[in-house]
Amino acid sequence: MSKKQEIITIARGIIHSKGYQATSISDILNAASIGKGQFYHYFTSKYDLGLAVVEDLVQDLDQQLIKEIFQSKEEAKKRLNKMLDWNLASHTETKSKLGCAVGNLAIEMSEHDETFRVKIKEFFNKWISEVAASLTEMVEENQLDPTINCTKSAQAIVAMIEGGILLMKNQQDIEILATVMDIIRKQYHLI
Amino acid sequence: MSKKQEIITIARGIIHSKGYQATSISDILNAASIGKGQFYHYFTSKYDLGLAVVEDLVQDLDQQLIKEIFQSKEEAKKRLNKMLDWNLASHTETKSKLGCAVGNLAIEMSEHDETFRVKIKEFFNKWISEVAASLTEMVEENQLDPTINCTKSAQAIVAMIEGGILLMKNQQDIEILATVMDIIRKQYHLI
Amino acid sequence: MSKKQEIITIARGIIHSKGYQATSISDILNAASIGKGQFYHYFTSKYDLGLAVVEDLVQDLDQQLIKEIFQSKEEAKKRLNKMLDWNLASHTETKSKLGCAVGNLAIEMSEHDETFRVKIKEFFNKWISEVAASLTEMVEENQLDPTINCTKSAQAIVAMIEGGILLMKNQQDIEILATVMDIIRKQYHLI
Amino acid sequence: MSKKQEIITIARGIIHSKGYQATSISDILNAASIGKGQFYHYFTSKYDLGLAVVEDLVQDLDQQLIKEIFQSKEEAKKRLNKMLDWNLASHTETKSKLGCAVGNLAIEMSEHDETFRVKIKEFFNKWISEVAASLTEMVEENQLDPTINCTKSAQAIVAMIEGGILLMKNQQDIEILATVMDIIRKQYHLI
DNA sequence: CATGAATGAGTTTTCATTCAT
DNA sequence: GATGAATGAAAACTCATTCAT
Repeated sequence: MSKKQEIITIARGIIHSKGYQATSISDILNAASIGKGQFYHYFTSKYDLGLAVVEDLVQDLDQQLIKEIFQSKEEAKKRLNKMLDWNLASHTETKSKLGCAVGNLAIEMSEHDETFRVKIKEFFNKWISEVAASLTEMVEENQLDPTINCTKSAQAIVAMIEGGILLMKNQQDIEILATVMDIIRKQYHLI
Repeated sequence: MSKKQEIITIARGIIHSKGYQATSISDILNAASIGKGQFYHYFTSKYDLGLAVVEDLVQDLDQQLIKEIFQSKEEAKKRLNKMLDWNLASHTETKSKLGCAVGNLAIEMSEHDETFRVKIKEFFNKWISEVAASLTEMVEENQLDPTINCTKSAQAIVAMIEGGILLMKNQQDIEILATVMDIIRKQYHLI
Repeated sequence: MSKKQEIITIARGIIHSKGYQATSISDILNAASIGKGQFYHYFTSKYDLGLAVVEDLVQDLDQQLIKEIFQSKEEAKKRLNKMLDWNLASHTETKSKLGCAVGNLAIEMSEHDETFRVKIKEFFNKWISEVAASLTEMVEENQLDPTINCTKSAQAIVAMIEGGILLMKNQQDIEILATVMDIIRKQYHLI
Repeated sequence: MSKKQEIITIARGIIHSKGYQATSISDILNAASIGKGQFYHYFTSKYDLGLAVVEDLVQDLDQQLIKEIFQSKEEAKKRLNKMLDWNLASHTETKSKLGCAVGNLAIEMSEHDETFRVKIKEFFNKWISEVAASLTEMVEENQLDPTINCTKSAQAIVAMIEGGILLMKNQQDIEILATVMDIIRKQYHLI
């Protein structure tokens, strides 16, 4: 892993935990054991690093969520189930405090900065459209009521997950996310 | 309105828009046209103001959402519909950027500070339990499938709303929240 | 006791403990349970209060040390002994931390402000000259070696007491002052 | 000299003159012609600097007073005389206003802060014990009355010097310190 | 590439003082 | 006389960024 990538990875962890604005360059320097010069060699500014972090994050999610889960050869129902499992698994007991890395940034940065906002928006759009595609597939396979609006339902599912993570973070209790996942599974016949 | 309340109200607006940490005392001073000394005459610290803001916010929501909507004499179905209407109305086109005042703070502060976290948690708990009570009432009146778990469903509803607001904020599009509300109405026979 | 005197007395205690500069008007207002308006009714400024405090202090010492001890009808030897006793008694175990009220101000303010400096200087001069007079009397009564220089010895005695209090304050141990007093008594045949 | 040491040295001078609390970071910044950032690059806080200043001060005194004078090969009488000379020389006419750097801090900080207090206390203890050792040596060499208590006398000598400096500072007159030194020399047969 | 010294604008906070009531 | 709201200068401290080495 290149030094630059190493810095991004470390910064991602800190930003996930403290938020972008509350994370100082020094926090990153200390955690990465590097000097100022090296940081500014790789990044032109804190903002530049922030963007790199979102890109790295979105790319990771793209790989794990979109490519490995949604674009796998599994059938739609299984894909949706895996997506829920993966989401739940991302928030283990110890990390339940941190919340969703993208969701946090969505809230912190959306009004603050267009570039951040759009990058995050694109990820959510991809996620929603993959969920919608899977739902459509389920409808086609007669596993789901054909009168539902798949796109809208996909938005609702992603909203529920993000809202569930928000509540989980606030209550410091992973149970609430599991509950939300259960409800989704029941409502969309994923069991 | 007392000067202190005036400062809180102004600060609430700014914090809703920029977040607690990104809001500087100077932002508030300028918006309220007061001097530093006056601010510290009413509040011992920025943190003290932050707490006052959350309390004010939670109290307002308690009045508007819990007391005026849930504890009104309307029947359960109507109450839930009103709650959804009220939520949607809170995010007009112009304010769609800001997101949920409590939700934003939940994400920004939950890991950072216990006092903030607990105050917000208590509000969410109240909200969820009122939704659960309304759902129970609907079940009793045979308006809803009796096999559903009302508490869990209430959590899912609140999660969906908060998640919907999060997506709306990120997409800068109020439509997504309206969509989520529709789905809730359909799923819980509120139409 | 007038309100003004009450404020002075309270301020004296706080200044003795924290020093003049480190004492804030608020400290005094809180301790005296009065408002800003009342304070500025009696004093034109913090400096004005400071001066009043030194004057009050010096006047008290003048009464207790100069008038009641040195200008009593006792014989010189007894007067000097009483002076030492009184000094020691002023620094009980609990107050050994505070040091000498005048000495502290002498160090804190002498370079800072001429008015303070001169007021304190006058007190020390009075003290020294009274000690000198007592020593002279002892010499005349053949209780002391006639070759000593009474004025210089008086300076040395006051220096020893003030230095002893300084060390006592720093060591937080009243013993050291008692030791110094003993030495003085032996050196000047006061036992 | 390193920049850090340079800042300490400059700060020592200012603190000697104004006291720790009355010295502002800006005072130091201006005197040293550096920016805030640089200051906080070397010190974590004003307190941190304060501690560094006391340590630097105590170390200097340790070198000049303890090592170079008391631990020299001279005989006891000469050592004590040198100590008095050195003390007097430290307070030239121009600097007579400032008083004793350690003594000032002893009075300003002893009640305020334990760490300062203890560092200063240790210096005074060292000084006292060296004086005591020298007196003991003089007693052994029959230059001094064997019935005196050397430790107590050492305390008295240091007290006299510190008290003399206090009076000198307050009277703005170096003469008084010279007088005190004379008295010490006579009392302990140092002439 | 890398270090960390240096800059300076901005942040939170304190506090003596004034002023309207 | 008395209250405490209001002012504003200055304090301690933070932090992104630049620059000499």
